[in-house]
Amino acid sequence: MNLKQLSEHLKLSQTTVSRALNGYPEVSENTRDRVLKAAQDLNYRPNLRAKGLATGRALAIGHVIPVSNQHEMVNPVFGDFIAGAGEAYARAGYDMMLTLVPDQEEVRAYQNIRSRGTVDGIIVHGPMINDERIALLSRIGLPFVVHGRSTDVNLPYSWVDVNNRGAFERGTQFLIELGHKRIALLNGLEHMDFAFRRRKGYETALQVNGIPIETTLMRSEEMTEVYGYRAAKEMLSRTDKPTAFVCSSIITANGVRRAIHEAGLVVARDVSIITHDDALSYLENGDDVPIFTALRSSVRFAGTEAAEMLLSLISSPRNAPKSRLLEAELIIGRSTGPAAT
Amino acid sequence: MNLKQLSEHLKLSQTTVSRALNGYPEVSENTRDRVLKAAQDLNYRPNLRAKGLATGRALAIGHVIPVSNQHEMVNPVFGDFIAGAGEAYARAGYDMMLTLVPDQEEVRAYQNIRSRGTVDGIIVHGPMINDERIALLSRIGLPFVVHGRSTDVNLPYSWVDVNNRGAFERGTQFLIELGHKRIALLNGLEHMDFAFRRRKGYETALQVNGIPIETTLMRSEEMTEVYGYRAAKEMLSRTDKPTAFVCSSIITANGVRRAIHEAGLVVARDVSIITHDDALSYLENGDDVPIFTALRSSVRFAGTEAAEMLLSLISSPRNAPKSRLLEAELIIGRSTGPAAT
DNA sequence: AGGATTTTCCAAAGCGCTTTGATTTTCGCT
DNA sequence: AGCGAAAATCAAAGCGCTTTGGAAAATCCT
Repeated sequence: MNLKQLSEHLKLSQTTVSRALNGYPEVSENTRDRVLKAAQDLNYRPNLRAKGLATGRALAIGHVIPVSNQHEMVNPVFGDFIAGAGEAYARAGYDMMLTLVPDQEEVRAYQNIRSRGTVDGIIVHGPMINDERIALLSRIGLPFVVHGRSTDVNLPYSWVDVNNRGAFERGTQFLIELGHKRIALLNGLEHMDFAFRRRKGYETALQVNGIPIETTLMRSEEMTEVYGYRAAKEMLSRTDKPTAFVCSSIITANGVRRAIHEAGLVVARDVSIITHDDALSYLENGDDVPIFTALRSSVRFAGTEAAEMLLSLISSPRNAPKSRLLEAELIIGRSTGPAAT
Repeated sequence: MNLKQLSEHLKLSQTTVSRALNGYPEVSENTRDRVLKAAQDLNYRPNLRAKGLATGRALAIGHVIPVSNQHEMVNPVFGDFIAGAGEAYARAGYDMMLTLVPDQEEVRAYQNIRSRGTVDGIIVHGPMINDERIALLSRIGLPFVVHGRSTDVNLPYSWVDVNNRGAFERGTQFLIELGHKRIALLNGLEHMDFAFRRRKGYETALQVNGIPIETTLMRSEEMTEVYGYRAAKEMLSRTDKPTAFVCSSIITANGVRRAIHEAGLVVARDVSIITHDDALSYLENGDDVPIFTALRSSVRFAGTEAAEMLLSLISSPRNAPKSRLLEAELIIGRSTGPAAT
C-alpha cells in the first residue's frame, strides 16, 4: 500500500492525502478524517526512504562506535546508553543507526555517513583527549552531540557528560576524611577523556590535602575484572600497601574485592573501595544498601539527554551548541570504612 | 556531489556512470577507470536513500530489541553480539538499524518496520518459548534470523543458537562426577527459551544420575549479581546446603562467590561454581587460569554467524531456512573441586 | 447577483539513483 | 568500401514521497 494507491482509493490526489497525513492546514477537517481513517484501515505506512529522499531528512540518528583492534572491547556502557537514547528517538519517530568504525578509518567513515545520507545527526561515543572527530564533524557540517567531552578541543560543540573530575575529587576526599592516606587509583585508559578527568579529580583531592601523589599507586588500563584483581593483588602484597582503592568501574571494583578476599583481608574494615557506577541495568550495585560506595550517574539517563539534545539541534540548526553536565551522586555502601591504623 | 554532477563533469550520461560504478559489463574498461578515478577524486558517495528507493533494497539490517517495562534491563549480551554482527555487515556494505520495541507493541512494530522499508531483514533477539514473533515475521515475509530458538514453534525458521541444553547437561554432569549431589541452579528467566533449555539440561543430568530434582534448589530470575548473592546466601544458610551452583551468567556467579565468601566458605574447596560464559569482552573470565569453571560460547561469534546467515538469506530468498548450533566449551577454572565430604 | 477572498484540492516537478529500450559507435568481415 | 554484429553509450521512465504554483469550489461581501 503506497500513497498512490491510497489516494486512488480515496479518489483524492496524492497531494491532498499527503497533506492530510502530515497535518498541513490546507485540507478540510472532513477529508482529513476520511484520509486518516482510510490510512488506518488499509494499514498504510509511508515509505521512509522515499520520504527521506523527498524531504532531505533521514529521520534517523547515527551512533558511531569506535572499534579498536588493539583491544577488541565493546564498551559495556553502550547498551544502556542506547536504551536511553532509543526512548527519545522512538518518541520523536526517529530510527537509530549503528556503525562500527575501526580506529584508523574514522575520517573516511564519517564522510561516508555524511554523504550516504542515512542519518540526520550522530552521537559520538568514547571521546579521547583532543579528539579529532570533533573538528572533522564540525567541518563537514553534520549535527552531532558528544557523549563525554574532549580536553584540548577548543571548538564549540555540544556534549553531555558526567562531572568526572568533580566526582573523583569528591570520592577521594571522602576516603581522605575517613583517614586514608595511601589511596590507589585504578583508572580506565587515560587517553580517553573521562579517565583523564578522573585522574585530575583524584590528584586534586590528594593535593588539596597535602598527600603526595605516588605513581606506583596509579594504574590505567582497560576496565576489566582481571585488571582490578591483578593490580590490587600486586599492590596489596607490598609492605606499604594502599588502604583504599578508587576504581573507574564496578567491574574493576569486583576484581579488587576478589584480590582483597584472597589476601585474607576484609573489605571496608581493612581496605576500602570506592568506585564509579554507571548504573548499568545488569550491574546494579546491590539493592537496599549498595555493595560498593559509589559515584553514581546513570548512563541511560545520559543517553536520553544526549538524544534529546541532538534532536533539538537538528530541528533548529542555527542554535548555538548546548551542553549538559551531570553530577554523580556519592552513595555510601558497604565497601568503605575508616582507615585501619 | 551527486551522480548527475559527476556525470556532467565526466561528460557522460548518468547511466554509464552508474554502470561503471556498479560493475556492470556494458561499459568499456577505459571509461570505467576514468569514472572510478573521478569518483575517488571528487569524493563521490552514492546516496543510499535514493539507491534504496531505486533498487527496492535498503542495504540495512534491523535489530529489534524487546524492552520490557517490568524489568528495564538491557541485555548485557547485546553489545558483543552487535559487534560481531557489525563486522559482517560492514564487509557486505550494510548498515545496522536498531529499534527498541516495548513488549506490547511488537506486532505493530514489526509491521511498521516492514512497510517503512528501512531494512532488508532483521535479527530477532531474546526469543521466548513459543515466541509469536516468528509466526508474525514469516507471515509478513521479512527475512529474519533468530538469535536463539523458540521451543514450541513448529514453523521452519533460521536461527543461530548455542547448545544450551547440552552445555548445562555437561556442566552438571561434570559436577556430579566430582561427587556433588546437591547442586543448585540459578537460571535466567525461564520464559526465555535459552533458560528453559538450560534447565532441561540440568534436569537431564540429574535424572541420568539418579539424583532427585529439588525445586528448592532451583531459581529463575533476571541474571544480576544481587540475584546470585541473595539466592546463594539463602541456600547456604540451610542445613542441607548445596555443595555446588550452576549459574546462567558470570554476573550471577560473581554474586554467588560473594555469598560464599561472606559465609566464611571457600570457593572450590567448600562450594563449587560452574557458570555459562558468553565470553563478553568486558567480562572476561580471568586470563591464564579462568576464575570460574565455565561453559563458554562467544556471543560475538554468534553475532557474526547470524549476520552472515541473514545476508545470505537476503541474497537468495528462495533458499530453505538455515540454522547453526554452536557448542559451548567446558573450560576448567578455579571454581570447582570435589564435593566436600 | 457577482466580484473578491478564502478554502480546498490538484497536476506536475523534483529528490538521487537504477534500469529498460533505443541509439550511436566501433569492429570484423567480405 | 560497405555491411552486419557487437560494444558502448544515452535518454527517459520510475521508485514513493513532498511541495510549488495553480485551478476549482466554497464563502463572503456590498
